[in-house]
Amino acid sequence: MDGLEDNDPGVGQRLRNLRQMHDLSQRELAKRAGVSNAVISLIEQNKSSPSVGMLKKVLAGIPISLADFFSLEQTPRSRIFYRAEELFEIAGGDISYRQVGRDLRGRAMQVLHERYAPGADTGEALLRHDAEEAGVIIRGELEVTVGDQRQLLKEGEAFYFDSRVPHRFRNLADETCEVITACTPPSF
Amino acid sequence: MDGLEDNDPGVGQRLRNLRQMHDLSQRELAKRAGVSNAVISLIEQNKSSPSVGMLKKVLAGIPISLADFFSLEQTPRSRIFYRAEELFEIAGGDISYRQVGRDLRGRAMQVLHERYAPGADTGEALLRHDAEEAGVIIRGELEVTVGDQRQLLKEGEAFYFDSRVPHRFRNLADETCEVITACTPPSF
DNA sequence: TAATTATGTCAAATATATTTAACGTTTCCG
DNA sequence: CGGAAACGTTAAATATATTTGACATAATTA
Repeated sequence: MDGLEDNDPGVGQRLRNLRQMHDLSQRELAKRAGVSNAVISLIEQNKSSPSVGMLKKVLAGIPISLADFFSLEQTPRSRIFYRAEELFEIAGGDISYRQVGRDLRGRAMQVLHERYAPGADTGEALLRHDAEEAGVIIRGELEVTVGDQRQLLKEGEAFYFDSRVPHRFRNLADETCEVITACTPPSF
Repeated sequence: MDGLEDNDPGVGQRLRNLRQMHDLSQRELAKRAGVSNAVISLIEQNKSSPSVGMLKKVLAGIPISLADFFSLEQTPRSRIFYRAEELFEIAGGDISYRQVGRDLRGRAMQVLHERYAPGADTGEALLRHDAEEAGVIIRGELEVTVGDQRQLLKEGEAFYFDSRVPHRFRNLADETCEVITACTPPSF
């Protein structure tokens, strides 16, 4: 049998890209990783499907974690949905922020009960402010983009990030999404 | 050589956990994945380090992506997104604190998904710590006492107070109460 | 109880990954 | 211009992953 048929064709390319980004030759990387140089050549050509043990060793030489490595291939799961929803994008609005407390002066934190109507979008122009931000989805689902990471979060799931990294929220579903968020210090 | 020395010892356990979570036998999963049952047994015992091609096949039977699978082991610091079951459970008993992120070092804020069982009580001895605290009730109702003020809060209602003031939480109803809380700086 | 079916494990056979050692090419100094 | 030294690739040898087919045990059914 071949054994390569079910192989992720991107593994090799991603490894090669990563390696070159880090200005490493196959042999250099191999030495750092403590493996033979041939295996890197073969992996990059998709001529072998490395064991996770081997891949982990190799990535440690870069270094990058398995999770981060595979996150690079994370396909924007449902581009089909995006297209459909992006038609409504112009509206942009339809986000209600219900803030805990009327006056934030002197407060260290801002807590909001947010509602994203179907299609709601904080906008392409990604937000940035000097703070930390976290939230828990309590109903529906919300697409959260932070830097180059994007994730569709559902009820019970959560996020926490540095607000200085550009970010964006979108409700791609056709159910209103509710989120409890906290931000420190308050952003507006 | 062994070849297992550099193996992630968690791969097997994670696979076994996932499989059992989804109520699948080794053979059932094997059939769905289109692989032999033995390989699953061996992987779960860490007696073999699967190739990524093989692991991908196996995970497709669950199904879960490679990225998500390896995200389960990702170190907390770099995490942005959390699945519901990944929230870090801090205390059992009739109050459960499920924290967004495992390691708070370097973080300005602590966000929790809390569950108060019927009758749950943080205790007469009122809590005090040097911080600010806020929350939103998302299910059930909760009696919140802050200083000499007491209030029964219901779904959608919220609180915000200075944690230096003694405070206490009790669930007087016979339904579990869920609250999303945020605290800055983290209190434990 | 006895027969049946499902479970997880393992040994031997087979397929594949990985290493070793070589090759042709390019780059960079002498 | 030579000739090291580094590059990426590959064939054959070796180690390991994966399959096949069987075993023992536990749960289920007649």
